[in-house]
Amino acid sequence: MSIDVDLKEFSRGFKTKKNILAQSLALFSSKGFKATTVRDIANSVGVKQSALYNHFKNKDEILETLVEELMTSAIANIFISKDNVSDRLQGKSLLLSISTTFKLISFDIKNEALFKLLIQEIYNNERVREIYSEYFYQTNVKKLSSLLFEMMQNDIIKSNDPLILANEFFAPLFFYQMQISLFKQDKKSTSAMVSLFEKHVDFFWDNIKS
Amino acid sequence: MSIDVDLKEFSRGFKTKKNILAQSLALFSSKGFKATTVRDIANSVGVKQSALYNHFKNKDEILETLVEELMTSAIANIFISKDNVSDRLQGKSLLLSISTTFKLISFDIKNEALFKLLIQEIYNNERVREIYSEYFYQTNVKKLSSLLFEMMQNDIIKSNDPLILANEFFAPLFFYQMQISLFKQDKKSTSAMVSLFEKHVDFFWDNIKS
DNA sequence: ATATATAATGAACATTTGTTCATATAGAAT
DNA sequence: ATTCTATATGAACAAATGTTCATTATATAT
Repeated sequence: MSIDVDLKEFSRGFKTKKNILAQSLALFSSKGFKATTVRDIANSVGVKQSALYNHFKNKDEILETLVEELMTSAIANIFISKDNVSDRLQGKSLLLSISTTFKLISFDIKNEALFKLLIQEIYNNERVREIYSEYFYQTNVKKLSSLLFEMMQNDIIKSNDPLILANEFFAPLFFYQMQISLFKQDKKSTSAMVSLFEKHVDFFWDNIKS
Repeated sequence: MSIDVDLKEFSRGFKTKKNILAQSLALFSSKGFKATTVRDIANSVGVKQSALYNHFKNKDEILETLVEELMTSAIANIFISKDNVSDRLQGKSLLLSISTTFKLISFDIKNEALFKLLIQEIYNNERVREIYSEYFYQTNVKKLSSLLFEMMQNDIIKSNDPLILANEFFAPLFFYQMQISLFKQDKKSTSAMVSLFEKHVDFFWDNIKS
């Protein structure tokens, strides 16, 4: 067996394809999909428009590819990211870990772009809504619900509807993430937002602990 | 003095102008501004495209007019709406009143359209961001903060950072409003969402009451 | 009833936009 | 070095889009 597998990842074509996606994400997230032209994309990539069609069937397929990336993005896998969450940690530490992960994601450039894409296309694109609902919302709420339910069984927290609690926990995190992206859009300072993630956990934990 | 003031509100032109705005709001909020064509608008209004230009300088001016409507919309004036809020009521009743107003707004058709317009244009339109930040966010958060601060003075609730509390109170309301608009988009049932507004107040009040 | 101001129409326009395709070029395999 | 495949280019296209304007129709005031 020889080792010279012709890995596509190093081919010229693969590099431009990756570049097209990166530049498109940047453009779609800042101007919106409809307002971005294929000429915009080509210019950003440093290539003529016709070259794009060697890598994607059309403009829509570029969006579709990016939209599918949402599934593998950070928020969709917030419970998988890092080793800590939901394994070793318990109680408040667990919640703090989730919140901190959320905070880091909110300040991550790539993720910020995906988030803005999500928000801007969620009403126009059914697939985006599907992914948001299934992978962003439901997965995380269900997972947290069951963790909270466990804590109730172990008398670590007060008895309550776990689904309501999970919503109450995530809503501010989502809200803060949105606020951060809006502040950045206007180049406002986001330093005051940093502490909000921990303060939320403090507030939340005080309410649910037994 | 005669009474036959020529009220513009009853003129033919005023009616179509109002209609153009109504149809444009419906279209912008469902397809997005950029994806809506002047032919779309004209068709919805039941008029030829050229007629639009008797009432608005161009397509942008239609959007601008709608955007300014955001300021006089319900969320921007949540504390003014109804007689109850912040006047007679105190403590939990006050919070419940705000939350209920928010719920009613979330289910109001006109407001839902404005909300969707806001969300879709907030990253592209600086004026939208300005209005959101000033009239939606800051006004309400400051007002609630000061009300909460009063409650702290009167030992009705525990001492805490009023700004944090205001954020924690509004974030889930905003989140639920967004969820409702998304559910409606997919024609999913929103009946389960109704109770969330009250449950949020229960949860929140339990945490802050002394 | 006639004149006047207001609003709607039809047709056209210059741009912009997404896409195609024949041709040229570069990189990899032989 | 030559062949072959993958990628990039240039030019062109049809369709869509925002806007204009001369003309016609409609309502209101005289």
